Amino acid sequence: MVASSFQHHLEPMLTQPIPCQICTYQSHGVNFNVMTCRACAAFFRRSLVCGMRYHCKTRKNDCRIDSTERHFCRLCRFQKCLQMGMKAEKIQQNRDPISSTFPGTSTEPELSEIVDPENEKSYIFHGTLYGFKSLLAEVRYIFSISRNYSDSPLTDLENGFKLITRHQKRRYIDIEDRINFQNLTDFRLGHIKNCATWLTHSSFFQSLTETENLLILKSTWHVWSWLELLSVSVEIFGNQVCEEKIVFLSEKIAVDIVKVFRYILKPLNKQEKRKVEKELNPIFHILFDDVARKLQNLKPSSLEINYMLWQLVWFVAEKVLNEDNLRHGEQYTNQLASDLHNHYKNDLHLEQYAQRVLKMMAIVKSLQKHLMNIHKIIDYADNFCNLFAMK
Amino acid sequence: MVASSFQHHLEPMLTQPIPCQICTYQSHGVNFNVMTCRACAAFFRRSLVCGMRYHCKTRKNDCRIDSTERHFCRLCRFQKCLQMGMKAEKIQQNRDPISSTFPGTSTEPELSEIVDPENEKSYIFHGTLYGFKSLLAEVRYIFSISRNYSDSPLTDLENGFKLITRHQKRRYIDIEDRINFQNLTDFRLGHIKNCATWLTHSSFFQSLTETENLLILKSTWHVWSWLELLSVSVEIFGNQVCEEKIVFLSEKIAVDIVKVFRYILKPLNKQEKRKVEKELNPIFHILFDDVARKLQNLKPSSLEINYMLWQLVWFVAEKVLNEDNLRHGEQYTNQLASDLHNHYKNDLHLEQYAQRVLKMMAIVKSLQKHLMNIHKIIDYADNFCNLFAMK
DNA sequence: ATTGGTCAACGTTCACC
DNA sequence: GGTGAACGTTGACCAAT
Ligand SMILES: [Zn+2]
Ligand SMILES: [Zn+2]
Ligand SMILES: [Zn+2]
Ligand SMILES: [Zn+2]
Repeated sequence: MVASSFQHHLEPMLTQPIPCQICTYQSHGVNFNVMTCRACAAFFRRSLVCGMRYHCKTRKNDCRIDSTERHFCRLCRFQKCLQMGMKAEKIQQNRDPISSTFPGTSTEPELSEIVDPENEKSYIFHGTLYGFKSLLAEVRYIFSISRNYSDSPLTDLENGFKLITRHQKRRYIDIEDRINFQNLTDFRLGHIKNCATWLTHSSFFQSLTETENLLILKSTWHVWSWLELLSVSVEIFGNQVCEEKIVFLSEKIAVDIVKVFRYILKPLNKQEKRKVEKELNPIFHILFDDVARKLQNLKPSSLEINYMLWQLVWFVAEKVLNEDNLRHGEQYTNQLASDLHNHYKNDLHLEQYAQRVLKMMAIVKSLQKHLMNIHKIIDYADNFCNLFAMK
Repeated sequence: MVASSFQHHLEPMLTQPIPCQICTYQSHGVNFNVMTCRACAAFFRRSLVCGMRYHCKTRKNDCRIDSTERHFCRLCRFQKCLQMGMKAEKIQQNRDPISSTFPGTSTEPELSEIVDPENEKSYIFHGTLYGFKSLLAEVRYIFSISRNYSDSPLTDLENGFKLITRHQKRRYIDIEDRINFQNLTDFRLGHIKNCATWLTHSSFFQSLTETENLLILKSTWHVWSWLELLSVSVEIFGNQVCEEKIVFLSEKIAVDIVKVFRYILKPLNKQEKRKVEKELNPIFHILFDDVARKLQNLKPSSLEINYMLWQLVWFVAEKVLNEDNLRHGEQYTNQLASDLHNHYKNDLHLEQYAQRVLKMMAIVKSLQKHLMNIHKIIDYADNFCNLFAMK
């Protein structure tokens, strides 16, 4: 026994496996203190656990044990085990059987729990796919709400923004490292509805057809939400946004987004994880190192934020509208610029605002430039949303 | 030659006198909020991370846990962990930092591709969550279609079955090893709609309120679909269903479901993969080794399949209906049995059909028994459906 | 001082003779 | 009823935080 473990440590070049000390067959590591094969280990264990009593076949107690004659005499095989130093103390007792793991009765949900219509955690149709609520219906309802439009379209947009903006003070907010899956979905639905609500405060948007409205909402809500979330986050968390990547995901929840994604990517394998991170990193870079930093530097007013949000929407909208609507849209966009001019002149008493406008356009451009990357990620994510759908 | 004393080979007892609060062995500091040994800490962590489900060995839930009987019952060991105050929140989920790999020079899709309303693969709202189509609306439409009911309810059901059944011949069918994610979702939506369509061919079902209809559909479509798919698959593929796990997923697509899942689980890491497979295997066992084999043996007629399908529905429905509807439902179910009797007597000229009925009930029972397990899986799967929703 | 990851070394199961 | 290949579980050890 000493010799065998000695050899094991001294012979790293050894290509031939160390033989079983009992039967000379290829061994499988140390078992019960001796290098043995699995068969001899199992034999030794059974002999003791079952309290077997053996008799020598030849009555001489010296039968040869090797790989071809392993079964010839049990007594001599067991005695060789003891002689080679196998130890009964190493045998454990009374383990819980594997079969008690699954399935069983103690943790199963009751059928009544499953079919109870009042049960919120009802096991079926719990996922988004089979949720009977229709997002379309909710969005249509939002679009149908009539708004009053003043002669200052930018102020109208700001009113919409106020409807959906968060008003927390810094000290009341918890920063989460993990959020559960259902919450993530709810946040996204909230973002879409917020974007829809804000858009209805544009008189131009309301003048379009429902088809056009939906198309614009579909194409812009994602990037719109990021600018909205980042601007509010920077206002409240300041430097922490770009430095620690702390950001709001909803009215009441702020997260450390790096930790959240680390948690989300956990179940993936290494290869897949790297693939996703490769897509994710440039987006994080743009959102936090670029956009958030510029917002932190600019400290935009509420009207400026709304102006930027519209620029984001218009960048996409102008590519899908017909000529007639395009003209109206340009008029509307120009009027927003005029409102902004008045804001600088009358509210802020700024004559030299060119630099602020340039900074705003830089922010919009950063987000626009990576609109495409964001959509690619969404596309990939959708694949995963349906990953387990067959079960 | 009989083993007399068993000793545990734990770390040698040292100086500290404070025992593990779980197993009374020498503790190793505070682990997950409780003074425990390292073994109990590892056990607690594994139980949660791997999603283990235990069952009491003695079924009394009060097994003693100490250093000599630590392994005796895993349920009671785990319960004692919880009782002593060990906290799941303390388990960290990831330590590997997001690798700061260089952003890949990814090819960006054209904007026109993204906002083109005609583009089927439109990048936004492509997933199920943001699909603007409402499943509820489609199901309601199906429920609203009026049917003519004959004096043989079982024949009515069979007519519904014919509407949705596949009619391929063996030689025209491709067996796929992989299917894309969007298809999986479409299949599931198809299954729900098929089940809804079939249910409307029951005069009793049509007499219920919409709320009751939806509840029954929600609770039964999944297990209903599996019986429907399996019975059609067995009819066409015969032995291949239980032996190679070849099964239809839709009218035109048959898959090798083991290979499909192997492909689907590929991006997951080892631990997560094992966790999912552990949940999946007993379901595959029931569906293919048990149900499919019994179907292969029985070779049920079309009317018999419809009778079994209703039994599945009724098993759930009878638990959620009020007393009045319950009586009507029982009448309806009895009439189906009577139709089946006539089918045996007049169509098949069978007087001794007791054995066939017993076999049918065995199939229904197998599916019923594992209804709960299937729902548990769906619940787990839903978590994954929303996994990547933030991106 | 606690936690997670790893893997040798145990235990259990189950065709197979 | 014994055998042993295959697979599940445990916990000592070490790295990470
Ligand atoms: Zn051996
Ligand atoms: Zn002998
Ligand atoms: Zn312990
Ligand atoms: Zn117990």
